[in-house]
This record gives sequence, structure tokens and C-alpha cells, in this order.
Amino acid sequence: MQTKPPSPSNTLPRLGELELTLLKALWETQDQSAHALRHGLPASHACSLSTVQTTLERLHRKALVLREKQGHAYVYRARLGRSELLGKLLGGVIRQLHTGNLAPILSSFVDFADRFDDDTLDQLDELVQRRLERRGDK
Amino acid sequence: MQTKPPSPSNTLPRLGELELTLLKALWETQDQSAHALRHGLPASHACSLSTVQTTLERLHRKALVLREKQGHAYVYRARLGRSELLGKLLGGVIRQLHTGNLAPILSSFVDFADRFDDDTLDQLDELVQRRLERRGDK
DNA sequence: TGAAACACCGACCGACGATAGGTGTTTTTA
DNA sequence: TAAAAACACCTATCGTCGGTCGGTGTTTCA
Repeated sequence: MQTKPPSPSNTLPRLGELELTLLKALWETQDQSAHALRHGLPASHACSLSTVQTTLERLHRKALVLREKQGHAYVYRARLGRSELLGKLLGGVIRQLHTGNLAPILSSFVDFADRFDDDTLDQLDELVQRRLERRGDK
Repeated sequence: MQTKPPSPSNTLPRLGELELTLLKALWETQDQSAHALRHGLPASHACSLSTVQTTLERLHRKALVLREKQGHAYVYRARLGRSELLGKLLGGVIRQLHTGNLAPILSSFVDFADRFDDDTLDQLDELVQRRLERRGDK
């Protein structure tokens, strides 16, 4: 019946649907107010201003958005770019499952890329090559 | 005050700490009973047999483990390998964040690989090459 | 046949995301 | 300048989920 220190360890910053929607909106257009964000919401996520504000508050606590008083209202801005966040999340998932060597992870990802789309694997190849070259320069 | 159909859409099968621990144990040794699993638990996760059973039950509902009656007790087995699960989870995260084109995601991943370790990028290159070759065969 | 092992049910807790009303302060406007 | 609009901020409720067990009934076995 005892509740153990409720696992703060393993969890990666969980993102809800509205949080994600707002982040995406901020990636589209930086520096938006809660009001503006609310009106940019797809009809499927319509909700009150309060809800948007609370959610932005949470995002702020999670250090995923920055905000600044502009007049008497806040203006929000994503703190991480989409790719940076993605990197963080991928890292989180990977850290949960990897066991010392990364090979299975890399393999999974290549699998994923290959399955996703016909030329995704080529894109990946391209990126890796460029990265390898750049590294050679240093 | 209305609660909207609480987002069944975007979420990927969230995994708790104990769930993950049990899965890992099953990857180490297939076909274990709840009892055996319980005793294989690291001291930091010690808990009652009921807890292990409930958690396995959830894992079973999530289709992450298979089970089979052996005598009158169940014997559990991971349904997905570690890499398969990882692929699923990665796919989930990616699907949450991608916006039509995968380029930023691939780029993030290459970044990640490059930062992780000195030869991870080479490993990745190796895997991509092999995959490209295999594809050429077909 | 009695004890041990186990599945199954139900219960409770804390965390978290979504949702929103109310209050008070600031800004704008008529 | 006084009323109205826009906001931040606080608080509260709800649903879901993972973790944690106890109790009860059934199966197995010594």
C-alpha cells in the first residue's frame, strides 16, 4: 500500500496533445500571445483561453517555451527547435532501452528509415556522408 | 468544464518503470513466471507478487508480452524484441513531431549519433551502406 | 485432505494533461 | 476619467495511467 518515491528517474518530459499543438504553432510563428495561439488552434482543439494559458504555463515550467511581457501580456517563443526537441525525445527513448551498445538502436533506425519512404534511406545516406566529410575536415 | 475525448490519438504506448524493468528481464530470459520475474527484480524495485502480476497484465493488454498457461500458472514472454520495441517507440516520437518531411528528423538523428560516441557515426554509415546494397539486389 | 501457489478482482494513491471559472490588475477606449 | 476589455494568476475538477496491494476463489501437489 506504500507508494514508493514515484519514479522520477526514467520518465522523459511527457508531452500532451495540446502542448504539442502549441509547440508546433510556435515553430510556425515565433512570438505569439496566448490569445493569438488560441485562435490559431485547429477546430479540433478549440478550447478556452484559460486552457491555453495553463498549458503554456506548463510548457514554461518544463522549459520548453520562453516568454516575455509585452505590455501586460506574455508573448511566447519555443525554446528548442523542432529538431532539438526531437533529439531530446529520441535520446530519452533510447536511454530507456539501450544496454551499453547502440548497434540495435542504429539498426532499428535504419530499418525505420528504409520502411518509411522510398528515398528516406538515400536522404539518410546523404546526411551521414556529409557529416563524415565535415568531421574529416577537423 | 467539458472533458473532451481524452486524446486517444497521439499517444504512444507509454511505459512505466516497472513495466520496462520486466520487459528487460524477459529479454534476458524468455518464458518466466510472475514469481520468477519477481525474484529477478533488482532490490530497488522490490514489490509484491500482486504488483508484478498486475503489471504483467497491463503489459499483456498492451500486447507487449505473450503468456501461456503452464500448469496453472502463466509463463510470460516478450512479444517484441528490444529493437523492435525501440523502433516502435522511435516511430511514435517521430510521428508526433514530423511535419510531412522527414529531413529534420534524419538530421537530428545523425546529430545524435555523431555526438554520442566517436565511432557511432561510422557504425551508422556501415549499416546504411549494407542496407542500400541489399536494396540494390532486389 | 490440507497447504501452497496462483489468477483475478477491486481498491487506492500520486502524477499529469486537459479544461475552465473566478478574481484582480492593467490597458484601452468611449 | 470611468467603463470595458484583455490578461495573468489561482484554484478546482476530471480522466487516465502506472504502481501497489489485499482478499477471494481455484488449482495443484505433497
